[in-house]
Amino acid sequence: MKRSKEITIYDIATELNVSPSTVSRALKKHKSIGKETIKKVEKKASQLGYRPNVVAANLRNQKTHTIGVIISRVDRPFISTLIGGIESEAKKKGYHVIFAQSHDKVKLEIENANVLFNSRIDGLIVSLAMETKSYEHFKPFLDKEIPLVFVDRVTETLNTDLVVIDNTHSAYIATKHLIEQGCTRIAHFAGAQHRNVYRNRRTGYENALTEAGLPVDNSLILELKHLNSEEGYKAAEKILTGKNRPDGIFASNDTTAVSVIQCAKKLGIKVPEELAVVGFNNDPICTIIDPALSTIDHPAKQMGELAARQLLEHKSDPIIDSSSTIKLKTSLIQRASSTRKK
Amino acid sequence: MKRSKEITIYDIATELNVSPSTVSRALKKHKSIGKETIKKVEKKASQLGYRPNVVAANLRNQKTHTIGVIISRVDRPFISTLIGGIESEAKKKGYHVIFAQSHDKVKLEIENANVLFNSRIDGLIVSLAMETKSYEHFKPFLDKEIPLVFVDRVTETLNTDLVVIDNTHSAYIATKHLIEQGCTRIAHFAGAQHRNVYRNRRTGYENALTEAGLPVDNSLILELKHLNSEEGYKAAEKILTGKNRPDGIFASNDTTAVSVIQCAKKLGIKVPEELAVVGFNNDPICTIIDPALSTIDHPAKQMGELAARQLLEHKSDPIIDSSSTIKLKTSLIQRASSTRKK
DNA sequence: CTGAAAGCGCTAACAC
DNA sequence: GTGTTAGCGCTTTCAG
Repeated sequence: MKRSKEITIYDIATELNVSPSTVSRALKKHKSIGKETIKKVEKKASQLGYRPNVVAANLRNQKTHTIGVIISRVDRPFISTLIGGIESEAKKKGYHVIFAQSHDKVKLEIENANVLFNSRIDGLIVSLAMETKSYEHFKPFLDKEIPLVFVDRVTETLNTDLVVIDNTHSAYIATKHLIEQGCTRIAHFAGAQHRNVYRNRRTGYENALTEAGLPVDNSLILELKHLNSEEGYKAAEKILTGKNRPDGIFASNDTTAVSVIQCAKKLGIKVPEELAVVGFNNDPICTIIDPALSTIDHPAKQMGELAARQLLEHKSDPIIDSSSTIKLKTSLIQRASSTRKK
Repeated sequence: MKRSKEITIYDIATELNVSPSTVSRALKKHKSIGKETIKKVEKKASQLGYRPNVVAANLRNQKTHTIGVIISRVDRPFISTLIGGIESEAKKKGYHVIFAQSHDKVKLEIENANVLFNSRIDGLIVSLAMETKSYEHFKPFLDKEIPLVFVDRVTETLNTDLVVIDNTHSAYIATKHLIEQGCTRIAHFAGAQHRNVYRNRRTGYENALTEAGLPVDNSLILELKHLNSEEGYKAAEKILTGKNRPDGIFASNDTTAVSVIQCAKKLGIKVPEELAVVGFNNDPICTIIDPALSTIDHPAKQMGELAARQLLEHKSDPIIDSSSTIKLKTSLIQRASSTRKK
């Protein structure tokens, strides 16, 4: 059964007494090739067990039909859903997806960018590492005009396509909702402020307070480096056991919002009656925690699909030179954790 | 800034008045090249902005340094962790990872296998789609002796490397634990029985019952097609409202186990006092649900790393002709959902 | 220690 | 409608 030698178009050509180019064209159903010939070639090809050598074609065409994706880590609900969307869309268009994890480290992100650059991917989608503050490692892509799209955790300093949500507005509606539920002292778990997503969420939170005539109290704003559950729990403990406890919390992600609920339970603080909580992302855990967590619906899958589409269409349409930003709508999903009134 | 033309080793060679072969060797730090020359070449290369053309090297070397991964869908905790492990290990060894989702459909799995086969990946890791019952689409890999490793949802009919856990034993200890907690009527949520993982879990469950002198009651065994939360909730409702309600449930995954707890809460059945519950996987939701869900710790990341290692080492060591099975240990994680005694 | 030259397999411009 | 031919950029054998 084993075939030690790979069949090439030359083998087919020889057997059929035609030229390699004819075979090549026939295999692509080129219009200038007779139907007869096409049939003949196809038959012979499958008979000999031919498989096209994509690598050779890639070399010749200067195209790999592969896109790269650099993300923090794949085992997070938002990211895995995002990347799932990218894959679906890319496959539709005949592209492969290589992914690489930065584990939120700049060093790894740079390494990944370089490796992917050298592997001649046709485009790159990036959601930045938490740490990243400088963006030189993406310059080579711009210089060589390789399509580059940032998603969610983006930088605006680089003149590339962006796919984002309106973080400011999302945070605004989340906070406004808490206010409408009667909260007057609303705390905020903020993320690293050099990352636009977290900076904007903080802004939206402050906007809502200001609009409602509530003071922005810096002692109610905690900046968490990683926004993981340990950090979230500690922050919750701190703010819930301190004097002048808040009656509402808007957290920058669901993970820490869940920690808040768990901590409140432990401390005997009633959610939502004494403490209303809203998270961000709509991770699966939102409907598992009791009370269910109100949150902002983050359209991860759609963002992935759009990023891929943007990347591949921008690519084939060099007329669009200017960088475009796609900003997706989000909505508040109100659940028990913040529902005091009907 | 833009470079319209790519620099090749020929450009470097010309500038330096040496031959392309010397440049090629120097770039690889071949021992037969003088240190002087190597330095000169490296300097010129970076000065000209040279980047190696990996595609050309791939063609020449008949190797892509890329491995493919086919999984059901990436946005599941177990899968995303698995795939994260694969990527980490692959990167260490200088390999890229292309992933493709089957969405649990055979048709897509076949398509993915064919596409990846043609793209000349150096190896393939597969966790089978729920549906898959025939395995011809993997034959081409075997014929061409392209390393093939199955993980978790595997087939034993194909003489390839396998990375699995001991599902029978895991289910056995889970069920035994329920018995030790005093359960005498233990139900089981089984998965599709043509998938080895679910078949073995059922066997382990039955073994534990039999060993303890308890009857295997088929009315307590429900086979769920997809093991998603909707199915889980329905099954829970059915079995908890029927006559002769069970006092324990061992579910084949955490998703449905959580549904059981949620349903029990709604029905006013106390967990664990009236109904002890054990799941499988140790998904993040286990510690979010209240009471926390006892489960089997599934070493997803490690499985991914091992699968990648197995794939890449087997590859470079053709002496190992026989297919090997790596079976990982699991352990029971006991939490509140099944803790009646101390 | 270095160079010449062939070839990995495919494509497409240019002939006929 | 089909054939000839020249590469895509790299590696490596063989020769020196």
